[in-house]
Amino acid sequence: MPLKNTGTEQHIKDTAKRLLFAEGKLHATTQEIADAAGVNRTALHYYFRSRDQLIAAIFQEAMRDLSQRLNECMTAEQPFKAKTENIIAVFLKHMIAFPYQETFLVTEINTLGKQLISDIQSAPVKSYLKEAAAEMEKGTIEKMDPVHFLMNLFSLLSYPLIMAPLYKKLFQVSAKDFRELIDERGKLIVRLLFKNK
Amino acid sequence: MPLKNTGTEQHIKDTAKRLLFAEGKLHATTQEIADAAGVNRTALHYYFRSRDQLIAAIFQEAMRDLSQRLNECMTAEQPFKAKTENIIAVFLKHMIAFPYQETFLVTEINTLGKQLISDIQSAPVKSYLKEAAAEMEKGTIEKMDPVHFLMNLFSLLSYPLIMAPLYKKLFQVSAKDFRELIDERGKLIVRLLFKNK
DNA sequence: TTTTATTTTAACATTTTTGTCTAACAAAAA
DNA sequence: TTTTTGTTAGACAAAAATGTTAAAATAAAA
Repeated sequence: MPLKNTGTEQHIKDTAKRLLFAEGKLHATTQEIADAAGVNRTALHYYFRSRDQLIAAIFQEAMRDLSQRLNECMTAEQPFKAKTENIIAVFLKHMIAFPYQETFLVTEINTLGKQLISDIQSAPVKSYLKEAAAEMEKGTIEKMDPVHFLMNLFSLLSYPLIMAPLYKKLFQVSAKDFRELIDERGKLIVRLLFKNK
Repeated sequence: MPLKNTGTEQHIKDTAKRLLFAEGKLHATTQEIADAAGVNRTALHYYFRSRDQLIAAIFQEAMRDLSQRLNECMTAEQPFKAKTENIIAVFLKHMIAFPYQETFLVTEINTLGKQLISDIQSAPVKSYLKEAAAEMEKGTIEKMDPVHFLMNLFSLLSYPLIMAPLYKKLFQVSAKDFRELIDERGKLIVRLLFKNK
């Protein structure tokens, strides 16, 4: 299927991502996506044949994207702490823009099946985990299964952004104040994960 | 609308919760819910009039439930650390059973609007936050905005469970090993949040 | 047992969402 | 300019999901 590619195909995907990942509209219809993208709904079918295939395409792009971001951060030639600070900065920025991306991935992973997860490379993660283990030997971070360290890192980064609408109510914090809290978290997470002595 | 109440109404809600909160099937149809509950789809309409009202009922129950769990834990007459350990135990247990409950709440909060959040009481949370602030003065926990402390707590508890399907792939961990990791987290989180000297 | 109220079911109707087909349109190639 | 190729739009069709009605089944009350 040859395409002239005026950018419409990518534009549709980007719009869908905005709706799904940024606005959290996890059951967006093809009509809503088309409207948001400013195209006729038929265009979706022209480029993707079906809604499912559009979703699958977005899923794969998001996976590739995530995997790539991980790889770049984790294989950088940097000391461990600086590397981790970079991971925090990069992922925090991305999570602020697209807080629901990981939620989407998880909820679709069951239905879309595991065949689409081939894109994910675990080698860079493994090497990062090894570095973390070495740091634990050195004593700069608490001893634990390195997988815990990484889960802690991502949890502290992601969860508050996903839960923002709920937390604003629960803690009675304004949108502005909440945003300030989020901005503080980068440094806070580093302090928490590394022995600050 | 008088009801004989053979338990069917609650049974439907419980089944829907299992599907939505435990299995993460966030777009379950009325048919799927009815099938899972072993009742005719019409029963859903008899008890709840419409799908939206069923969802709203579940939403409210989940909110009430969450609020109540928070209240009980946070207003208990206990020293701060013990209280926090109890929160971890209680919420970890609940999250293992219903990892997607909070995700559901957040994604529905936008569509269902803010009118349904009246159930939530912020007083107990506020008093817990005050206790946390006092502990920071005493030096048993790191100094920070107490809201951060609470967000850290919930993040470390919830996120790994939500992301389980993704993390198993990313870290190449079997379901059994992952379950073991989760079981370790309770103690780990306490060590991380409290100055362990 | 008959009556009554409540619950469950099957059949049907409506709405929403998705998918298809064909024609119009635009741009580049012949 | 005609032809070819690629893209967009409108009308229509099909499928999926939701909602309604009326009748059957069940259990309690008279």
